[in-house]
Amino acid sequence: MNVQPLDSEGAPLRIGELAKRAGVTTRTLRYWEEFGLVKPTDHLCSGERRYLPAELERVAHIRELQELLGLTLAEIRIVLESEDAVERARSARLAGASRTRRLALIDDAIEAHSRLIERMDDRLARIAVFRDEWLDRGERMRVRSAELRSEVDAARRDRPTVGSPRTSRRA
Amino acid sequence: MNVQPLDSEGAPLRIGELAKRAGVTTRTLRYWEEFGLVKPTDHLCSGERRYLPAELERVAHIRELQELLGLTLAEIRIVLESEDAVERARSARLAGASRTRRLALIDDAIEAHSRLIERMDDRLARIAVFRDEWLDRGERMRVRSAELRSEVDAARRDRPTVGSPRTSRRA
DNA sequence: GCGGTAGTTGACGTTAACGTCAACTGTTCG
DNA sequence: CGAACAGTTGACGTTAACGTCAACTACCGC
Repeated sequence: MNVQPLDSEGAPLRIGELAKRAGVTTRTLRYWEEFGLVKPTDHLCSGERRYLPAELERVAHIRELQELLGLTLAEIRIVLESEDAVERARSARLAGASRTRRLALIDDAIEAHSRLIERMDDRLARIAVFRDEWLDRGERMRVRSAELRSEVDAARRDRPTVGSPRTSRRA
Repeated sequence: MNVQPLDSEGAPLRIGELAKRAGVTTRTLRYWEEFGLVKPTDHLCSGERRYLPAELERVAHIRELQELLGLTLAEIRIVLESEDAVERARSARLAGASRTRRLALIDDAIEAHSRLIERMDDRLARIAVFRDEWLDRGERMRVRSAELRSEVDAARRDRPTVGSPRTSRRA
């Protein structure tokens, strides 16, 4: 969530760094990797994971899909896969895949993409409705509060409060 | 979610009815009750739960808080409690509570209420941002798709496709 | 060369929010 | 009157998404 840019150079990140900057734990990153959501650019000979700084966005992205849209990791994987389709189409071109094949890849991505947009729109609409209902609940409460407050004030004027130090008690 | 009005009279509902109409399971209702989120108007002598039809809205309400805002049941309880404060203030009046006390109840409710609104607004804003980013991702994909498609078509015109029956092969 | 820090895998623990099942009770209907 | 059906409590099972811990390795500064 709290993605700090700090140094946006291409220096590969260790898992701890990535985790800290992305605001997740290392455990989460490994879990997500196991799940196929993120992938270190290389497992060093020592077995150590290294990540491109670009992964930072991806991680934040995943969290948004999770928290904002309430997607499960499995659903997120699908989204990401279709998202990657564009990238795959690009590398497919380099690999010499037919235009028709690349087109299919991209169209799939577009398909999945618009389903996601629909989901967002649905959420937006429903939250908005919900919010509006609540706004006028709040309005009614505020009105009632004001009424009561004026009643209280009136009563206070009739029989002045005892708690005030200015109200001399020794008459 | 799919709250059917059907008969909105005051006939008390059995748990199965309420569950079906609110689109939840009976288990969920009992669980929520255990949690203090819903409460049957009376446990019949037989131990059977009866609900006012009004509970239907409450149940739907809870689901919205859960799914749309991602609140936990514990958080929802807090929200509901403060929401009930208005109702409690009303009955407090009947019970002869002081206006000051009732005012405090309502103001608490207003407080909690505006925190909830903030949360909704935050969500709305973040989803909206997210959505917009994705809209132009989609735009770029669509452009790329169109490019590819025209390339494919061009190629098809150069070397007509074999699959079409109309394309006479005997030249 | 050694303590401290950061990384690895593997295994088991945890929490929320229910699902499921068993054993029992009460109502209704042919 | 008996089977079907809806309800009850209580207990245990389940799933997702991690947390936590152990045992081990690798580098780094002194």
